[in-house]
Amino acid sequence: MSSTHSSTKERILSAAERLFAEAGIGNTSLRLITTRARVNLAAVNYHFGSKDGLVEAVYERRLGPVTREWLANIENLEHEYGDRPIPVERIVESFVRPVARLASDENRGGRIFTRLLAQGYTEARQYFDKLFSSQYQHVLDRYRQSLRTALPHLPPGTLCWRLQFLLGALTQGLCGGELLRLMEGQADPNDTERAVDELIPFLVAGLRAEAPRLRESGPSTQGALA
Amino acid sequence: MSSTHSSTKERILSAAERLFAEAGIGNTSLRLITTRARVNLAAVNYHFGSKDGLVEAVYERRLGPVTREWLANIENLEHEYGDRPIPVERIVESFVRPVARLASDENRGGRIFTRLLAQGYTEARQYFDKLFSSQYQHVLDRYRQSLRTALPHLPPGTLCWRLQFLLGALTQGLCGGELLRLMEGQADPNDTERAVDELIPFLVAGLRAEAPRLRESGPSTQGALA
DNA sequence: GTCTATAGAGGGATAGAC
DNA sequence: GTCTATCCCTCTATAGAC
Repeated sequence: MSSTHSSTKERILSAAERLFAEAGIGNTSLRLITTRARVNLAAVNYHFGSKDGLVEAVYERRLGPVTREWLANIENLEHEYGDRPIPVERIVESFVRPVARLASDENRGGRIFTRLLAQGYTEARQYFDKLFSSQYQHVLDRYRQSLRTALPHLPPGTLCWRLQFLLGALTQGLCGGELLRLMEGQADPNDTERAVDELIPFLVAGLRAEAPRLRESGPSTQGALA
Repeated sequence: MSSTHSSTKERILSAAERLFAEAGIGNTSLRLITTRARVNLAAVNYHFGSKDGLVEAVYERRLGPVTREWLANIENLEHEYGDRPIPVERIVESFVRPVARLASDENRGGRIFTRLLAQGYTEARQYFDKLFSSQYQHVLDRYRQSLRTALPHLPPGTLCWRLQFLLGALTQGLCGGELLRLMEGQADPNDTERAVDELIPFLVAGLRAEAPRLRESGPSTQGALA
């Protein structure tokens, strides 16, 4: 199934990745993983220590390279533009690309892993929290700084929200989720190139939109009263 | 219907909803649910038949009303505008509002349920597939038709992709996920009103963006060949 | 490094008293 | 409708032979 040679470790990782994405981590047993990977049940504990260790390794294998790509991309752009603001399109593209490459390359997890990513970090929160505070946060701050410079009129809070929206659209868009299956013929969820071509103008326009005039959020304005 | 008093059934639903969102469905046992709900273990099987039945009921309780609101909103707009195109802002707002109300109202699940929603349908796929083909798809088609009329220059395929992005940004934006916690002080994940105020211009601008010029996707360009 | 066998904990579901 | 007690299953993890 997977790429070329496949060591026991790699086979376990690939089988686990697919099963986690299909049924969730909690619903996937080590027995099923090792059966699919055609390795012995005890191999998981030998190579990864525990199921948690396996989960961590599944994420690490894919996200490590992406984070490094992000960092290299933003550094290249900073170097290329010096003190001038980097165009929003280039910032966005340099962020979207690495994730898209992941989604379009079976050897990097393909849409299987993207789906695992999009399904959120609930089941793997412990690992994500560790990952975030170590590398991810740092990279994201670089991107945020570049966007602040590119969009100086935008209030910082608004930019934060838009980054959140961007991430949602990106992950959901690249995992070819729920929606696209319903519109058969209109859009092909497997067409990652198309997804990127569609994503970038959508995100750039959203980032460039005029900031909202915010209403006063007094104590009584909320709709929370039943 | 249900607000303060809590029947056994409601208490189970609320406890399950929270635990599912926090740890995933597969990682949450009936024993833990019933302990938290302060009801007897056997009550789940009595009221819902099985754990699967409970999962289904957890989603149904929240999504049913939202779907009905969506339908009412789009019908009101269609009636108000007759044959004239409905402004994109109004379409988007009428779609975002019901989900936002859900997120801001503890009695409707609040951000707990939104998070469960955003974490995807992997673990509850069977239920989602049933729900989608019954009600959801119909409502979404109405919205898509309205957007086609409002944005006649947009290729249908592009609109489909943008709807997918919209859903991603919406669900991730309203569950106050991963990202916002990292930027303390800059944005408050709990501020649902703010989220809506930020979401709408972002989404409207994205939908209104110029359609991308697509590159040729010849047979050899994709990496997805199996 | 790979296997078998099993320990030990915890899961969903149900029978039957109240 | 609620409770206790329990059946039977699957799970993770490990010990120990090869």
